[in-house]
Amino acid sequence: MEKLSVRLPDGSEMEHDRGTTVEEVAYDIGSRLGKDAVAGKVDGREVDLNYELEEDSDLEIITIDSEEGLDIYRHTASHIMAHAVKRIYDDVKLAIGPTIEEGFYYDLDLQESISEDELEKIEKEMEKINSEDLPIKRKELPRKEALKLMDEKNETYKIELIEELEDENISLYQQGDFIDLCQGPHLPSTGRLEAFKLLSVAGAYWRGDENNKMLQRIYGTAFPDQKQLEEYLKQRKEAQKRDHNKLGRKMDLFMTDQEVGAGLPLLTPKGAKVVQILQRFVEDEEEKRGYERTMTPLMARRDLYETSGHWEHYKDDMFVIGDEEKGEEVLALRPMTCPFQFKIYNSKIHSYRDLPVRFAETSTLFRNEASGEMHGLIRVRQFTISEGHLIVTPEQLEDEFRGVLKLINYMMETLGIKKDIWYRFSRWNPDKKEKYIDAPAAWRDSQEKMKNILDRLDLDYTVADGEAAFYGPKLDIQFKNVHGKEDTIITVQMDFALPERFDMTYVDEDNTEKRPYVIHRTSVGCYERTLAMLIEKYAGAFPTWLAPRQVMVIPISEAQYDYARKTAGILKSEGIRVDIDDSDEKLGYKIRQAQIEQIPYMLIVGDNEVQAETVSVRDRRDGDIGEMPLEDFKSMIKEEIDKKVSEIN
RNA sequence: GCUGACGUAGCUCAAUUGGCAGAGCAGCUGACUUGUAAUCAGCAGGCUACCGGUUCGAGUCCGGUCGUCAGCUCCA
Repeated sequence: MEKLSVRLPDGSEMEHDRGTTVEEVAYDIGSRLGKDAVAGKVDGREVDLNYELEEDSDLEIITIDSEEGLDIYRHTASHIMAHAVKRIYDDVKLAIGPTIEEGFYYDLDLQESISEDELEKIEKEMEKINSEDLPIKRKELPRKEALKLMDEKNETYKIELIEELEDENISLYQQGDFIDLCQGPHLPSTGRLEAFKLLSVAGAYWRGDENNKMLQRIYGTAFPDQKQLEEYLKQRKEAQKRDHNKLGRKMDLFMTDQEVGAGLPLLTPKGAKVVQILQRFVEDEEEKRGYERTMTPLMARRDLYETSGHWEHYKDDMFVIGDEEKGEEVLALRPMTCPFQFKIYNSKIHSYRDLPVRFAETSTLFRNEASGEMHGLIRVRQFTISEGHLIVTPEQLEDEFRGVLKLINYMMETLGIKKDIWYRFSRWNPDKKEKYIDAPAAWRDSQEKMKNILDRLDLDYTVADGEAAFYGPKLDIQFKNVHGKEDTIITVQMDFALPERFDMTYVDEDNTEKRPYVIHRTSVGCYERTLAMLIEKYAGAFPTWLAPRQVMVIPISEAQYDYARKTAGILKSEGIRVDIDDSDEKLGYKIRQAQIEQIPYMLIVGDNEVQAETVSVRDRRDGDIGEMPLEDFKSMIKEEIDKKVSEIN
């Protein structure tokens, strides 16, 4: 038998017979590795475990505990799911079935609509396919034959996909009578899947385009073993308990009302308090950093939006008032603050010495979101944002951009969310002409400028094409809600277009008029969304400085009411948000109420405390932390509030 | 806007094939005066989201509207 040499990632070399499979090599290295192997990488190319080595090569074994390995494993799960659906329903056409961060999905086109109750049935069929342990085989067919095969199977979506591939040979994977277009690699047989679960069904447009047919998407996940799957499901359930949309209502932070309308949350006193604290903090901080405050109208004539380009690129998202056909004046509620602050800038002639001009406004905006898009406090039709615009000379652009980022980072650190966010560089999509101002050269130039700044800042960021504002590229700060859905919380935008449209100028040293740059930015983004994020981050247990109620004084009986009032009065005079629970209940009950409300501190006062002029302090997390003089408690909580301590103990 | 699920007391949820709308918590009243996560008793609470239809009879079946949830599209 002819031999060949296999070089492993650690540099060592092994000798094997020609035709040895990747899996055999893995077992030869170690039985544990053989068991954990899901695929291999031969000379950097991913291959199946049953791939036969034909020549000397570099080999890496991909194991289930790597991200790559889990991905391959889940991809096989998605094939098994599609196979099961094909067995159960008639006329199923396959679209795409990729893996995602926490599992996989498959988009399918079928007449019948699959309801969530039917997932169990599909799971059962998957189990059957699993126990049949069908071998999964890779096949390569010439384009023509692959197209012919898919045509015979009436897989119109696959045909579309193959037609876009440039490869001579098309790779397919087959298990039993199920065959799918796929790059692979895959597990060697359907029996290798250990633990999986289908999670939900939803509609999804073919190729993500709303003009295309809506397909049925089934979401599922798979894990190397049952224990890990159960752990994941448990975590998922736990995370959903933090859902701001449930918790925020339960904790009486906000409400909605059918008669008021969708996407129009009402902040109740406690929620409004948190937002007020945030706003004051942001406004004070902006002032310290050289921002000037404006207050501008919530609506304007159509003409203003025609100048800004909103009328052309953003009209569908605006609330327009007044019917032109009836000869009425046409106004629109503002979706952004920029045009208004630009008007203020333009009301004067500016010297280069005036720049940078930094305008800030706690600004309420209106956007006519489509009906299915509203979500709790995260996606609403009216929101208030820590808006700001910096008008700068080209030379100042980078420094000011850095200054904005510094402010933003300070905000995120203070809110304790620095570790929960990531940066996204959002660029335009040249193909979507209607979405963006048509100025390709300016787009490329400003994106280049932004990229250079980001790279010089050594910022770790992802890139998203088609996520820019209509007037310029953005640096978005993203977070994930409890459902794993990504949203923008803060944004910094570079604008080359609106200074032009508004003919904004400054007079430079050489006495010529020049065009400034504009940076649009938010400090914490919109307060509603920020509140939602904080609810989920802290599971309702806000840091003391943000807590709508910071202290609850709990007298044990009526005998201590006077002392309780005195205690509360002293704290209140220090600006601490304190209440007394003088309900006719037992101590345990009152503590429970305060615990549920996540009030940071409970001060229990009985006869002992009255005698000693002390309070017994109960921390919402650590429980009873002992008796202390009121003065001591006062300075302790004041320090915590002043330092805006946000860490979870 | 699209796909699917859903809407019963303030909240969480029951109500058999269409046959008298019910419980716990919260609320109110009273008793209890309490030492670190739920004291007991009584009372009250409803045009079953809204509008229309089928039926002797609709919370339940059908149609529409509004709203909610998950996803898609869109987005701060």
